[in-house]
Formats: sequence, C-alpha cells, structure tokens
Amino acid sequence: MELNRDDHLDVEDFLVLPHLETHKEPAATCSSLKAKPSITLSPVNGSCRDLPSNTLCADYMLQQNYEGYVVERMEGEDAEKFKVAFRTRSCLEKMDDGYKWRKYGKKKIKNNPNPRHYYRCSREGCKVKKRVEREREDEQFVITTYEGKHNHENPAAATSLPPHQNPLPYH
DNA sequence: CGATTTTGACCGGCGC
DNA sequence: GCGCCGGTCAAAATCG
Repeated sequence: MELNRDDHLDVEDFLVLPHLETHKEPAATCSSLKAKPSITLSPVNGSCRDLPSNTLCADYMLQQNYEGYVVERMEGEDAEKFKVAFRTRSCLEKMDDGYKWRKYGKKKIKNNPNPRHYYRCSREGCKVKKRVEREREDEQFVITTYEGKHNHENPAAATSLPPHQNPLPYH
C-alpha cells in the first residue's frame, strides 16, 4: 500500500510506516507512562515538518502523551479536511486532550476485535471529529485520529497547560 | 434537569 | 442490484 494517495489518510496508511514496525516494546503501565515525555515525529512521504501551531489538539496530545507517532496532512486551507493521526501507548482509551468531546458512536471494525469510538467536539459550531481505536493484537497502543480544525481555543490551553497533572478522572 | 453515553438502526459508498 | 462495511443518527438510559 502506498502513502501517496491524495484523497485521505487512513489508519492503515499510518500503520505501514516502517518506523512503527521496529518499535514494539514491552507493555508499559499507566504510571510508567506518566514518567516519560518523549515524542517522536514521524515524517510522511519523506518530508518532515512541524505541526502547525493551530493544531492545539495535537500539541496538547503531544504534551500529554509520552510516546507516539504523528502523521499529519494538510489539505490546503480546507479546515474540514485537516487530519492528524496518533499512535500512542496508553492503557486508557480516554485521554483528556483539553477539549470536550461528545461520543456519538461505537462500531466493531472488521479484523479488529476492539471497537472504534467516535467523538465530536461538543462546542457549538465546532465540527471537529475524533476517533479512537485500540490497536488489534497489541492492546497497549491506541490509534487516535482527529479530523478538522477547532474554531475555538483549547479550553485547557487557555489556562496555560498545567503540564503534568494529567487530569484523567479515571481509576 | 440538562448534558452525555449507549446502542441498534439506518444510510451511503464501493466492489462484485 | 445486492450485500458488506464503516460512519452517523437518535431515542432511551444514565450521569452529575
């Protein structure tokens, strides 16, 4: 499968990146996750560039999630088509990226025993979508895909990102 | 009591 | 066409 399609970016595209294949590591616990803030950006199609500053969502994720790869693609100025996918090592499926999400669907996907979850930004007029899916056969990884750009600030970023109080209300 | 989650139904695109 | 598959809807349940 090639990465050079110009229509859209899929999780499958994301998964075939060679970097990812060599990077399977033993399982991490939640607590060890909190201890390592190291991020690697993975270049797409050979060209490595930084995430644009207005992807607050992505920025926040990068700060909160320790180890992961980002594939990012911008389709001109069309905010609707902006898409970024993460692969993060996490034992929790719900990560607080600072935005408020409303879940609107869950689906069993073929070839993956784990369901995929669909979220929408609950801010009015903001049509950013997000889907979260645990990687098949490797339950420590989670694929997160954002679609679109927020038409507002990251509410958590507005209060200057309390760095490592991972505000996860989970047990 | 408003907001969010849950869950099966529904729908549209695509391959055969 | 038809059926599979992934994405969304929406009503009821649940949460805070």
